[in-house]
Amino acid sequence: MSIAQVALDTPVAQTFDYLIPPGVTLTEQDIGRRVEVPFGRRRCWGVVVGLAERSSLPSEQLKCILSVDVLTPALPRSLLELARFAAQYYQHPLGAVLLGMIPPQLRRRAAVRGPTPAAYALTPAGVAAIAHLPRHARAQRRLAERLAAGPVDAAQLSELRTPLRQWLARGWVAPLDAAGDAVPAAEPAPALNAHQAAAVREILAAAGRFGVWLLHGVTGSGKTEVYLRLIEASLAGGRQALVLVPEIHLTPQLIERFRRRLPQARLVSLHSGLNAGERAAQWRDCLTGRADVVLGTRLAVFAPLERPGLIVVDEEHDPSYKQTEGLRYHARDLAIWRARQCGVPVVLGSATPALETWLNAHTGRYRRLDLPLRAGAAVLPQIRLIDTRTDRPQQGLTRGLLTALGDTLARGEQSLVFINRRGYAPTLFCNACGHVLGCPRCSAHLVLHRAGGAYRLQCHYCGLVRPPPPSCPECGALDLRPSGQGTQRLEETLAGHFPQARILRVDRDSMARRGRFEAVRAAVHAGEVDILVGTQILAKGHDFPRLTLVGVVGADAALLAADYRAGERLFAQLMQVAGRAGRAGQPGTVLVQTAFAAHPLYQALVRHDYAGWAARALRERREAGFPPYVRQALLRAEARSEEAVRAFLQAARAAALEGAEGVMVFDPAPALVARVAERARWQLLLQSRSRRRLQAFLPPWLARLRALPARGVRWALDVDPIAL
DNA sequence: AGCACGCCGACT
DNA sequence: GTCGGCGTGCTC
Repeated sequence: MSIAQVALDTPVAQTFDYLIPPGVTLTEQDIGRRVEVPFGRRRCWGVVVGLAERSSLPSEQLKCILSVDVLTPALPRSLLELARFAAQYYQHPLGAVLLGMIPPQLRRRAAVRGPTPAAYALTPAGVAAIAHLPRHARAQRRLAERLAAGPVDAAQLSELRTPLRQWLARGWVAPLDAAGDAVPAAEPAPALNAHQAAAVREILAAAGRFGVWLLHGVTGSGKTEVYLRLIEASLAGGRQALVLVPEIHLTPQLIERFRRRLPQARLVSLHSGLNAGERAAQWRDCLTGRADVVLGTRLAVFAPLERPGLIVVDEEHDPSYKQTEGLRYHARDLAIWRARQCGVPVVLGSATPALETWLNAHTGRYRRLDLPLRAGAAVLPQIRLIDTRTDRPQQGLTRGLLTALGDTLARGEQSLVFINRRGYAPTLFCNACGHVLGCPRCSAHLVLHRAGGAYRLQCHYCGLVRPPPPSCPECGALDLRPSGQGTQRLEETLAGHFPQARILRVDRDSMARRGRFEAVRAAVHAGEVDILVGTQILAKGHDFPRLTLVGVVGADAALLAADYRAGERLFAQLMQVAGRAGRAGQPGTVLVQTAFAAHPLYQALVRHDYAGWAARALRERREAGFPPYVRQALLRAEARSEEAVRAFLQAARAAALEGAEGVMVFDPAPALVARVAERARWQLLLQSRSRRRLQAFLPPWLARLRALPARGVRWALDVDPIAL
């Protein structure tokens, strides 16, 4: 073989042929290896995806490979196949897909670093030193506390955001030999209830072969314990396990739990919160086979594993599994594809499965396993609705919710007030003329934020920040007022009602600094917080044992949203946040403020009736001809001028109408936010009852789109969009 | 994506 | 007369 086909990180959907220089031998084993090549005027790192005797180009037009990265093992063949599938399914260039799977640090240069130590432990000097840490050195004290409990593995350290490097330099901490004898004894596995045992039994009975199981269980029903048993079995068989979670903040506590239960396993976490070095190191540990269990967010679905034995997608319904730019993949769907290709079981866990998943479970494509009970003594929280038409909210809070908060406070228990709006107030408006302050660059309202004592207006789409004007820009009146509630304003109002309470706000703004979330978790666990106010960051998977009351404010907004998936998201979110209430033997209460108490969504919620709600939602989807009964692709386009985008999409539509058999082509429509940062955004929806038909239609259509005059239009195709 | 080439406005 | 704006086109 004298020609190597190399995938490069370009938007061009082809591979490039290179000559293999004399003295270099590449065999089938080297497919998947990284090579450096000359490309135009620059040098790039790419991946060998094939070898050939000859090229379709004359050899004088071919250049030579410059170097081969022999330090990094070749990417597993199965990963190359996954890349090929994703490239074809999502209509994205193979090179971009493949290089996108590699950590940024390794995308542009040769490998240099060796493997990271498996774990670190305190040295005798360290043991002496941690006794005298100053009170204010909080990060160091956290690290000390962790290390005092036993060795800490590399994955956890990166989660803890610790001053490890300094400690290594001071000789307080040393790498523990991989064979380390200081490995702690495994925490005993709790007994399974009958449903958990049945679930484990059924999946294990498949003997490691492909199958999709939907593990349908409410919060606290013990899904994680089922995962752990399956992971143990996979490890015992010498295979690796891949576990996907929807959110970065969930990885530390899960890693910790896995470490306690599987102390002999090498755990690796992969997510975008890691710095470049950490991420490259963890990725290398996957590739070299050092990792036994990989836990991560959606990007971990591309972890380079040679011998996977199990894939778990926790909270499989979560929208964060869908990537919304670049390669717009859905990690759950790719996880299923990967499991099929590797011939291993995949377990989808959720209390509120995606309707796609629920339908597949009904038609028998997936097997459903129910965990109807809460594990241990915990019972389901009681969900009640507070009718805001009779109990009128003051500053967003009803009497009913305030009373419950006061009672909970008096009992010394914790509460959570959930509102999915960050900032102080969603809008600032003129009380004289009704004008609402909008972003000058976007078709969106400016959101009022509070920074220290001062107010700022902020655009959540383009990032614009400006001080609030002294008077109305429309009529000049000096009567601008905040309207509606955000986390900051709610925090302020609650502080007014409960001056003695310790209130903590948790949203994207307050969690900006790395490691903040771990501190919040610790504070809540230590009982240093009485009332949490927060957005959906707080809704997911966290176990707060002293929390017995959850209040939900402003949920109705989602009910009125234009997006047909808004209901599905709201139901999942409310069930999830409800799951925060009352886990450890204490019954929990959930109070939802709403003006639509009779709405079927809320009625189903009160009964904890996911199945009933899902059946109804699926019926509506079928009648309306929406997913999961049809497949969609959305062409998103944006440009400086609206005319240019519309003209482009009209041309795209015209091109689509020819040969669009079985594919419905809608009219171009403005995006939900029609202008962002001075750019007009429009979209064109395509739909088909058959995934195969849509897939066959897309490549030739895209080829024609690429030939269209661009005229400053940026566009991208979103296959299986989850938000229109 | 980069990085070229390529034609039209305000500057030492 | 040049510096530089970003439109179009190519990269084995």
